[in-house]
Amino acid sequence: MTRLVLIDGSSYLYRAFHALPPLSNAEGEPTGALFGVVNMLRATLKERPDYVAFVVDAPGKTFRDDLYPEYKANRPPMPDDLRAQVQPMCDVVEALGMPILRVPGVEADDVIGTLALAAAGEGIDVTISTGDKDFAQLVRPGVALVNTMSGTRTDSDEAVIAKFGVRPDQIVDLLALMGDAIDNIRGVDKCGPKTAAKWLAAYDSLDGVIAAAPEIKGKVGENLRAVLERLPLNRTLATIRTDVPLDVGAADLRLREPHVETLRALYTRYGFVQALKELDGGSANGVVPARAAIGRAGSGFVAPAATAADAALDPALAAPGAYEAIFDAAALEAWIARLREAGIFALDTETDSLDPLRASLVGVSFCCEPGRAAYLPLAHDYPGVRAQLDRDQALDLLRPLLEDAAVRKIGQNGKYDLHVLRRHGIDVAGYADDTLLESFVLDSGRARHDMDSLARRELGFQTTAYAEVAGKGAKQIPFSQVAIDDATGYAAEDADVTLRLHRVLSARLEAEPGLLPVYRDIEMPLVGVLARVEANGVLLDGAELRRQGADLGRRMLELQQRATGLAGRSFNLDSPKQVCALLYDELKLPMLVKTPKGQPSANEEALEAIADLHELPRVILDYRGLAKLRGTYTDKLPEMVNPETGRLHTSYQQAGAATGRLASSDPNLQNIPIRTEDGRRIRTAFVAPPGRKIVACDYSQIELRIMAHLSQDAGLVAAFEAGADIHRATAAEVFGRRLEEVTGDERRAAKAINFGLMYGMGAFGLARNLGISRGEAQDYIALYFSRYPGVRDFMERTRAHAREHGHVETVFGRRLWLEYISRGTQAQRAGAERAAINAPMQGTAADIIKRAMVSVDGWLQPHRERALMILQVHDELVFECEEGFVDTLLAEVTARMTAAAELRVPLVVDSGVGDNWEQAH
DNA sequence: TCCGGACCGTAC
DNA sequence: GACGTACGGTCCGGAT
Repeated sequence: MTRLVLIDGSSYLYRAFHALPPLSNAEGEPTGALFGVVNMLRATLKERPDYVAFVVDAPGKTFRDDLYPEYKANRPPMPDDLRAQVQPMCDVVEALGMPILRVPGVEADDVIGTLALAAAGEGIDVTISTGDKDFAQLVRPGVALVNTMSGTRTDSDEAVIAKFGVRPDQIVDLLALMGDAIDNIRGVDKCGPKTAAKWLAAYDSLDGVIAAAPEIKGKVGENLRAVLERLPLNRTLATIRTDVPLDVGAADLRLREPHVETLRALYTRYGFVQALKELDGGSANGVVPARAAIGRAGSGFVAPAATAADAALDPALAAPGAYEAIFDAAALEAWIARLREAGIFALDTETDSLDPLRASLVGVSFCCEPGRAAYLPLAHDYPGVRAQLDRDQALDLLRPLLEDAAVRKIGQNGKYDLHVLRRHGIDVAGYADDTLLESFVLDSGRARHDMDSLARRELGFQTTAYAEVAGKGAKQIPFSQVAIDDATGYAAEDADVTLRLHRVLSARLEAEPGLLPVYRDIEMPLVGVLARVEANGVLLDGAELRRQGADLGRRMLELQQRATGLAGRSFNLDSPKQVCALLYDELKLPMLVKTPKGQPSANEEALEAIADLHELPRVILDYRGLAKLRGTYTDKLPEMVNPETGRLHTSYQQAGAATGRLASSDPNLQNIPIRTEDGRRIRTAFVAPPGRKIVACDYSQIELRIMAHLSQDAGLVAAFEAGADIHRATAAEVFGRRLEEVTGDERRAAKAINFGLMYGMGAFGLARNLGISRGEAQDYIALYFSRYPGVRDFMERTRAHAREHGHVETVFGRRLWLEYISRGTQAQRAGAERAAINAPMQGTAADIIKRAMVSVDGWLQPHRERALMILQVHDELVFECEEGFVDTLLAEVTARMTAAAELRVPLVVDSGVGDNWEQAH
């Protein structure tokens, strides 16, 4: 059958631009979007269409602008980095032999719509290649959609219904209801795809919905009635025209021979290595190379490919292969030999729990060659399951390989797998690369780093979702009950994708001499350290917390009764909404603070502001404080003690915060209270066992010291070199006092300025913080900058650097990308500037303590019977230590923390020792 | 019943 | 709109 492919060029260009990292070639020309589009085109050509058109918008007004002057009025201008890629893109398209269609006065959508229907009418099989959901309205027999970026195909009413919940002919109605922010078309507020589809299911069409509008209930119903009149216009705007006059037809769009030399020149210039290889293999418009297997597993071996498009998008694609399940020792030994021979392989474990400290090993997968991977099932258990290798015996066979540091292992969040394997008796050595951390170091601040996102972004793969094999929600089954065939497809794919991702990401990292040390010298060595800290855990005095919880509960009850009395009725103190209704509507107290969304606020600041006018706000505040402690800490922490170890184990997210800080969760042990007496008491439940002590070491004012280092401000540097109380010194400087004359309030103000500056705070924020007027706050800030001009210059330099490069860096070269530094709303840009100011300081502090952790852990390993590192809280390390070893530990840790960086000012470490964490402060 | 957004509050 | 980085609790409305 004759085939026509219509490519929605603009849609791909934009999507590729935003989906891909801002790659550039050797000359620094931006190539990211181009790379995405070229891959997409190559994939399209492998389908060998007879006719093809690359359709783009022409400049000038269209009928939609006439109908609706505000059409697309909100669209920002094309970013320069994207604009620069338009001409190269057209060059490549031309050279590939594809006709480019650009019709003045007609949008690309309408050109595509018209051509599609005309061709389908002639019996031509039409495929529209686009990332734009609007085209679903054109799906019918003979007209299909593909999205080459995501690898999806929509080719029937059923497919459209599955995706959007409505038939193709209802898509325009759906779009009319939803509106389209990008095109500046306002729909029904609060009506998204789900609500729109629900209404269309009930009333069939937009006209039906309009007719039924009076009876539709709720807020959304009101919103619907508010925009009723414009909905027909929305529908017209959303309708893709299929009848515009064109002087071309399918017959004019025959795919020409590619101009290989031009392509070679273009690919070389832009550094498209895989495309070049393909060119020399002669398959640009030619034969599809055998498809490597990434897809669902069949019966132990892999099922055929999903689509050729996926393959073409995979720059790491190599020979065809298969996914194999291992059932006997001979097969396992053959794989072990292969992995050892390769010297480097990707590894992934499958378990029955997301918590690696509770998970039981269900299987292991390996891959040392793209497209060829194995899954070793060890504990699958369901009726009729095939006999598997004994888990302990299999692990014994694997141990020499996994514990051999000379064989390099690659993982995606390998800390998880290290835990699981350690708990099954294997102490992995040679854990060399982690794709999560590669991505984190390369693209912190602008990309997600989970494997699914990485695979889609870097390889053009849609990975098998966990839910696809194990189900989700109530229907989820443990991985051990997943059929081995399905498990093989999923698990082996994970290893395969990890290997492919590593090849792509490590190449990018190698090309970044500034980033490589962050990855190689800080993040990778830290993986094992964090695994050990997590595994160590901390001993919790559960009885103490339960006592505190009971006490809090009694006090909460009293406060609740007082609140009921004061309010004259009962209400839920935990509900901000009810609190607002009570205070503002019933008691008519003044509403002085609003939430970010403009609603009345019941937060601490708001209640504090009206606490002098009525007794109730204070009671609510007191209740809140206690409820927070009980709900978040005293009652929750004891529940999370691991029954196996009897201790509390947090999980550190190494790619958790964009600045490079760690994040802690399950439970979060980085936000245990300290500021109030009731809160601080919780720390008394973090205890050392008999004969041991808790030792806490923290960096003194590390971020301010880094600010002194980065700004080189003479006054600030001198203050730290003199070992001064920095807030007092600042107060003396700013208020013109001698050190000993500084009052408490002056010091407090100086402290607020010091911290505020590091967060990019302005006069407004400082005023609010100190309860002074905005003018006074502005005066303080001006005074500060006049005394510390180096700080002002540093901040201006940082902003300028961020705007120019799109990122900022730490002392150690860690990079944080700031997506909104030069685009988006004014507020977004301002937010990005504040983040730009803060990130070098917060990030450098994170680098320093990470380096210290690696160093301390290295020293600690031989002494692990006597002392353990058990917590990290951004600028603090906490240890559990035999009493007789405390002095040694303090000396060694302090020395290593102090030596973790050479700054223009000294690093100072404070420490404390006690029976519990509270005492150790 | 589950999920996610809004709001609130804890840490550094 | 106004102070950076996190996690997690409860409430509540809407989807399942």
